[in-house]
Amino acid sequence: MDAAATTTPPDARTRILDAVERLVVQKGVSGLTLEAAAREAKVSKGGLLYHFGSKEALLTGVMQRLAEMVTQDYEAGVALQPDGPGRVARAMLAWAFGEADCSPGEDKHERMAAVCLAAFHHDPVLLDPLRAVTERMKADLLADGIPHGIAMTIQTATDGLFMAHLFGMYRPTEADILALRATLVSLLEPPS
Amino acid sequence: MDAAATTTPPDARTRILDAVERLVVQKGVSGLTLEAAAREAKVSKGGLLYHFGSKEALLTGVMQRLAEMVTQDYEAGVALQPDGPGRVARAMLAWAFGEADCSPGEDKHERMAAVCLAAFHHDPVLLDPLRAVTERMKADLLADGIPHGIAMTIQTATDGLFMAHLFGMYRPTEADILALRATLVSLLEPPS
DNA sequence: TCAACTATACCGTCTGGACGGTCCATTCAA
DNA sequence: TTGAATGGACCGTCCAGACGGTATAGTTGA
Repeated sequence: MDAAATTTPPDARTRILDAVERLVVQKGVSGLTLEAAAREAKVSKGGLLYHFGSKEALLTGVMQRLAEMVTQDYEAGVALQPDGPGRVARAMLAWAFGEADCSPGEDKHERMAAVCLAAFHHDPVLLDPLRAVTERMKADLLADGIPHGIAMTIQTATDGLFMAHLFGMYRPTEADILALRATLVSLLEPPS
Repeated sequence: MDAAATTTPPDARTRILDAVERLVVQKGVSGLTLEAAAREAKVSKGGLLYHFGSKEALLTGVMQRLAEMVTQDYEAGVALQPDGPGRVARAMLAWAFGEADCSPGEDKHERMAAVCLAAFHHDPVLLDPLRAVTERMKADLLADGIPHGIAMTIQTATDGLFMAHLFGMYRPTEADILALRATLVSLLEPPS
């Protein structure tokens, strides 16, 4: 099955979805056209439209897969943390700062960002699957046994870090990130 | 001169820029076409192109004006805060949470978000003027006499709050916002 | 002072190209 | 042989930008 997993090319659906992500990362939102996606996926335009009947269906597919991936990452991340108050918060920090054990790697963040922008541009409703995941994470965080304000700080700070990366508004240095992380972690620890 | 300022309609350039913002807020990024902008500004398409030779020039104009506005708001906000460590941080919090004295009002945030998305979609480079402002603000914040990690927390948390609003990923409740604000403020105050 | 000329501001039509989506022909595996 | 999977030509729409025209104000020169 190793052979099946590595040597056989992924099925067309997957190839197309991958192609869309690659395309959006490289060429930006406006670089995503049906023809370009088909070319990138090594499928004809007709072939692509066989699997995804419209551009919207294509983006829906991408977003759905993304939401599933995020959910899995999130659950795996939480499972890695020891039980007790702040478990969810620690998992989110580990994810946001790309810690070794559950880091998604730089490009996963990048793909997420690009795909979200593309979907949002076409129709904000397409973000709904991801919205659902995010809202669940927020609810978990608020029920995490830590003060409300600290939960919100962790949530918004990690979001902000993501946004900085998304738009490249300012480039946090390594030192910036370490300092931020230390502060956020300390918010979870002090026995006061 | 009061009459001149209020009764005479704003010049065409300003009218066009305003129209673009309104359009993007109402119809989304893809609703911004030259024709639509001209219609909204009550100018012919030719007239619009007289003032802004291309769509890119139009977006550049919008972003430049936005960057100037943000700069002014920022400087005014800092001026309102008493001197001493954390001055810039307090100003940023006041701005982000829309405090009475220097609040930009809900729609200014909305216009900013929409315009940024539109510009980013056309060409990420168009965000450069705003990027410059943001980087200056970050530099000021880091030189604000507060711990590095706390400065970064304030920066990213306010950014994250803005992003939540931008994409509507989760809708922070009034209580969420108050708790967040209290926590961020307390980070600036503790005599340790 | 007035006609000729120029500059500025603006208008509306046209076109070339890109893109989403349809349609039908073709291949191939079961 | 049948239907899933794929190919690719084609069409209608939409939009950015080019272009040529118009009107008004200012300038110049005789």
